[in-house]
Amino acid sequence: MTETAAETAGGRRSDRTRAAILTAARERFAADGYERATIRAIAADATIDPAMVMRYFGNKEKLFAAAAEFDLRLPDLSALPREELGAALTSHFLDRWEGDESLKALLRASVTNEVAADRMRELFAAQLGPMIAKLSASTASAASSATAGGANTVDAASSVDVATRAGLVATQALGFALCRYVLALPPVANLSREEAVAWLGPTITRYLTGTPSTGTRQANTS
Amino acid sequence: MTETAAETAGGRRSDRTRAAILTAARERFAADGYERATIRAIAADATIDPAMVMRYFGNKEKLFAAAAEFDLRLPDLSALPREELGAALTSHFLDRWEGDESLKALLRASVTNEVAADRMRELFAAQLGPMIAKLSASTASAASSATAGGANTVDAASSVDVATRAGLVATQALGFALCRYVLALPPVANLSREEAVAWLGPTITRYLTGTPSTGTRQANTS
DNA sequence: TGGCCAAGTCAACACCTGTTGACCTACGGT
DNA sequence: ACCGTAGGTCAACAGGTGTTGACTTGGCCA
Repeated sequence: MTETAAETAGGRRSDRTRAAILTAARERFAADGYERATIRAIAADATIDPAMVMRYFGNKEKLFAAAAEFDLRLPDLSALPREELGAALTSHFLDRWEGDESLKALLRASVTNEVAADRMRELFAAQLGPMIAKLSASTASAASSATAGGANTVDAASSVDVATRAGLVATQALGFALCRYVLALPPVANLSREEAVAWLGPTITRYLTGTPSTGTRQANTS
Repeated sequence: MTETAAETAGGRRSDRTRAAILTAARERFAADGYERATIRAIAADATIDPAMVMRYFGNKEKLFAAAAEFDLRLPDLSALPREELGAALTSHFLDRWEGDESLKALLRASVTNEVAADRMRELFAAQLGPMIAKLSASTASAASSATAGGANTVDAASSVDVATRAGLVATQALGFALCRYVLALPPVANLSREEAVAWLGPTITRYLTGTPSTGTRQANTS
């Protein structure tokens, strides 16, 4: 705590144990959730003393905060045609889920830990939201009409709140991750990557750019 | 033995405390998850002694099993037109989520507790699966009016595994519940009931009866 | 060489957990 | 009256938790 060193020298002893703690913490938090992942178990995984965890991270909550730091690394999708947005984003989500245990740790913990839930909320508000805003901004240039109160025009897509779209995407993305990686619901866990993208893609596309169905009118969603 | 009959008014003394324990347990499990919901806290809520919980339910796991017993009470949707299936099922899910805390308890616990996860898996396999099976059986006979354009193959729907459909519905249903009731993601929590049904309805409908995005243009070169 | 300080060890604290067993109390049947 | 028993209370156990503080090691610089 005394030195938040700026030197990125690879060999420092403390940096290696610090990294070992973080790796072990991510695995434990991802596998067990916040309360069942004990500092003692994490320390044992990293083959260090539990007191070291306190020395480096202060307390359990700060350890989790450090272990669950996460960036969705959302790509720029504004060049893609509309109907491929969902598939591309779904594919990206699958990459992020399978490439980094932090997200699984964050999901498991956010169900019972308020700090983790806060971070989850912020993740979608601060990262997914802006991406969607940029997306609809680039597609709105085609219509280029004033954003006045007329709700049921051709521009109906942009009349939906960006945050709402982000929230809807979150419901499908987190729900899929929950069923596939946490609950391991067999039919969802057994889905191939291509099947998953094929099923979720249109859903995500609609949440990103579409409109809700207005009553019984909905005829075709393709 | 004789206790099954006379429990409407007043009832046996033990039945009342038993019910009080179950109610308190459901609330605590729903609010805190499995590990943070302590027997002592549940007993305090029910204003009884912690030892009573053990007397009536044996141990914490059995208490949870009793508190999280749940029936989705899925309605018979086979009379509805295809495109309204999703909205009807979504509406029913909202009712169940908001009318009984058991589901919230089950969701929160299933993320960290294996017994709860098992029950969650069984819930969708044993209750939602059969309902979809009945659904696709009835529509296969009735929906032979091939005038509705746009579909490529009439039998394409039934070629998808029923369990897969149930799993997909689970991803959206649980994801929505997670975001709305557990994480309280603002844009999702603030959705009105009608908005929620309008957004989720088409998604659920497609998972119930539709096909993955093979019908539309496939830009996937894998 | 000698000292210094980061890095690591060890044992303990205070608290909370599920769970247990011994004890008390009300009360209906005989 | 008696007493058996269902229902309830109480204090404690054994183990696990996050966290702390005093202590020891190891390697670098003057």
